[in-house]
Amino acid sequence: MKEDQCKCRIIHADQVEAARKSALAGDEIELLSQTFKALGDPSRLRILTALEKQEMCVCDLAALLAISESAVSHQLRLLRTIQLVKNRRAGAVLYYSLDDTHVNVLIGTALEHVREK
Amino acid sequence: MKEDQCKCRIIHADQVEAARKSALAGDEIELLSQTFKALGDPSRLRILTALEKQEMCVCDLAALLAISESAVSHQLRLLRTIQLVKNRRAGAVLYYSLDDTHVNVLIGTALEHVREK
DNA sequence: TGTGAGTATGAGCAGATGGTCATATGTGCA
DNA sequence: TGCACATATGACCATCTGCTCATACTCACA
Repeated sequence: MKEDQCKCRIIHADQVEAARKSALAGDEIELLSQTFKALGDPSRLRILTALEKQEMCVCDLAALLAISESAVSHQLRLLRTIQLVKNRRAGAVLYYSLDDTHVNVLIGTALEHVREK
Repeated sequence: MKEDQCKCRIIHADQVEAARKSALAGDEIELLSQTFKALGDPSRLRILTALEKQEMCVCDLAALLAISESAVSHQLRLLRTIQLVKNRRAGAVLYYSLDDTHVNVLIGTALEHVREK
């Protein structure tokens, strides 16, 4: 019977074992992937690179990206939940800015990468 | 006619203009997003973190991730096209490794971020 | 030169994603 | 308080994504 034998062929059991030991926890992998996924969209990237220079409000970002304010708001909400951006209220308008400097490093490093290739 | 008037409300025209001037080019944004998108998937992240420690072949990676070798091969192909990994042939088996050190920095920085939050 | 192990590739499908539209919420001001 | 501006939210839809399955390719070796 085919089912009787493990269908996972392994060439270097020691390497697999070592990798398994040093692997990141599942929830950390999940958080990491959420973070990178947030960065993996042109609209959100353009928002974040704009916020690197200055804080901006929703409608100005919408004008900059040439998409609806609703779309920008949706994206900002996503970026806020994973704490890449934060906001400050001034009357009726909300000013968004980067939450910490990790974003700058991430984008800068990735930019180095794509420019070298 | 609605079409006659600009429906893009702008509060700070100067800020929008400044952001537009310092914005990255469209093709660079595209490359950046492709890179981050590649990192924004649990399977690919686990592959990359495994390869940080040692080069590995397809079937060992499949065993480590507990997914099919076909799925791993598909992901490696994607990672190879954006030059995040490279491979070396030894007979019939292909050993994959990280293409450069940017990946380490990216994952390390993102890990710092999620651990602080 | 078959044959099998290791890997790559293409088609196809379920689920995720990013946008629009309509609507709701919150704020300052007449 | 009523209204207009700024933003948020929910429903919905077209597209994209990541996997499986089937098949093809590549290499070492008998």
